[in-house]
Amino acid sequence: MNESEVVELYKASQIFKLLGDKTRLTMMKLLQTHDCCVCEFVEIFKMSQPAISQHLRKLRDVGLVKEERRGQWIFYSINNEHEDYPFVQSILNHLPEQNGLVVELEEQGLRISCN
Amino acid sequence: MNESEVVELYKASQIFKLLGDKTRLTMMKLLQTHDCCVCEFVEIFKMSQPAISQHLRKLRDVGLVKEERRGQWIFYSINNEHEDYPFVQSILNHLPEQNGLVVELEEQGLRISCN
DNA sequence: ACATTATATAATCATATACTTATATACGCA
DNA sequence: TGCGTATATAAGTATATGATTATATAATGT
Repeated sequence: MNESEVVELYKASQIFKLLGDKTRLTMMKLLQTHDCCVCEFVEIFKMSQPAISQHLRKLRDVGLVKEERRGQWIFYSINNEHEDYPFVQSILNHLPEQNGLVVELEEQGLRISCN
Repeated sequence: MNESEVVELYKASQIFKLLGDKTRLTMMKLLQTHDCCVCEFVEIFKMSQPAISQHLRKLRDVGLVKEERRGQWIFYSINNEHEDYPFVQSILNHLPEQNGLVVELEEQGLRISCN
């Protein structure tokens, strides 16, 4: 156990509360390998845009993810400066890849890319 | 990453939902090192007996803990036969020891021991 | 400037959650 | 057998959560 990955118990429970929702947990796993914008998540999860925004806000409020505007889109990514980033990564590493969801998007031509 | 510790995503989110409560998370951490009975948890958490029982039931319903009657008491312990036991352990290992809570109990003479 | 697209936020609502109180069950002991 | 202790469960309640609908804000392209 790397000392930097020891997490105060209450903070851990707050993180687990966030990850205790299948949608948010899948978002985090996806963000591990792909930055995504809101409209991509809307497609992937077949959920309304406000529902997606609200999940992202919860993740952002505790600093697990960060946002960055790119043109018309706002892309979300893992915040690797979060104090418990190593802990969260070590958890996500136990979960199976969800890249199939992104591949589907690409096949539908719905993947957003901008530079 | 040990293959045996890869956990299906929905199941992981269900486990996190359970661990997303400070009381239950602390229970799990304590059980990592000490079997405990309900009345000990009542003392440790300063919560009502039904509240404690209900938290333990949730943990037991998904098989994270098991119970065993010892005389008048029912002791709870980690269920090391749970399919995701290695995953849960690896998570708990990131949390600081909570043994101080048990030591306090012992100092008050409230620790139950029976054989 | 205006229409379109992407996103956030506010208000609302149904359901889930975590507690309380009241009660039932099970064991140990006189 | 009856009493005290330990625990579980049921019912009720307040709050939290996750969705929806409606609306506001911001960027793009004409």
